[in-house]
Amino acid sequence: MRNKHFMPLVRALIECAQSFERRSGVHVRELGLTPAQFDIIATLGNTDGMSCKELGAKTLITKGTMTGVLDRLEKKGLLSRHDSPDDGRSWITKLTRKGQTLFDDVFPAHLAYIGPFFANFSDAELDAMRQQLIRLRAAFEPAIETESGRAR
Amino acid sequence: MRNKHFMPLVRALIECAQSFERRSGVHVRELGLTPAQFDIIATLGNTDGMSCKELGAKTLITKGTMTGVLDRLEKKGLLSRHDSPDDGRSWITKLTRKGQTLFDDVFPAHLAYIGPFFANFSDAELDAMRQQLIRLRAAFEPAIETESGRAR
DNA sequence: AAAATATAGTTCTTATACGTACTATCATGA
DNA sequence: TCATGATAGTACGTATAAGAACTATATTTT
Repeated sequence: MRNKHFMPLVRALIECAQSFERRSGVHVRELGLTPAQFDIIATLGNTDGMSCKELGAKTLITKGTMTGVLDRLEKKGLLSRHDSPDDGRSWITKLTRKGQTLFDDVFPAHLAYIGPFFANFSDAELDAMRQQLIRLRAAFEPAIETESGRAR
Repeated sequence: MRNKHFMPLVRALIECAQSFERRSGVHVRELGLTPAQFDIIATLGNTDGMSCKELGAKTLITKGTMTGVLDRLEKKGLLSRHDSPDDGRSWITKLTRKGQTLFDDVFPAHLAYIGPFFANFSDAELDAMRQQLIRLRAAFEPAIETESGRAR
């Protein structure tokens, strides 16, 4: 093994991400949504809807979990499922008017809540960290890149 | 808001952490443990045991979840709970012989599995990233530092 | 010491996370 | 076109995650 310092980094990474998600999650819950539900609302906002698969790719929610999340959002009247014109196995999921209104309300509110956390970081610093994290993430991905995008 | 580049960083952070946890989790499950169970075993390994509260602080598993995780490990015969000599409300949780043997087996195996992911990073790079993440995490922590350590 | 307050762990509820199996549909190939 | 295999989404089981309520024990206050 070439280096021995990776465990402290792993710990810092996990704790940083958990700290953010906990902090973000508290606010999202105050807005009346779970983090996963907010993720879906934020992804569907200002779009014409998308398939379950596409939602899974953009939110990192696995398909087995997706059904339940969408069910609960549908029960709340925030989204609707429509037949896909192209694929009989698939649905097009989109926000209802109520869901779009909620998006218009909570998405800016959440950004306004999160933004100040980064007040002491310059754009250059944020970009540099992002690139480092992207490089690190690539090291965790076992799949070979293909022409159709990254495998999951 | 002073900057606008924080959302891509957030995304990179979450995706990086999730990617690691997914990759790490697959291996841990192959070893017969869940990630949370592995976390407990790794924390208790080579110690004389500790309280539920101390475990919670070291692993970031909340106390409501802790009971169930410890129950399942106890049922597997990997740990045991003993009365605390100091505090009648508290338990001292420690690995059984079987648990210690498992620790001796799976902990090095997991490190050996994880280590190569970092082969292309120098120690200096890992340390630099760690410091950045620690600084970022601090920005997410709302609590005021106290003399008794960080609040949670 | 009795009362008020705080803390350690457990229990309970709701919502995920992840894997496996299953159904329906699509795509491919002989 | 019919058999095969792949894919989209669902159903299900086990284990977490987070928060609130609850029990028992400690600590502090008066």
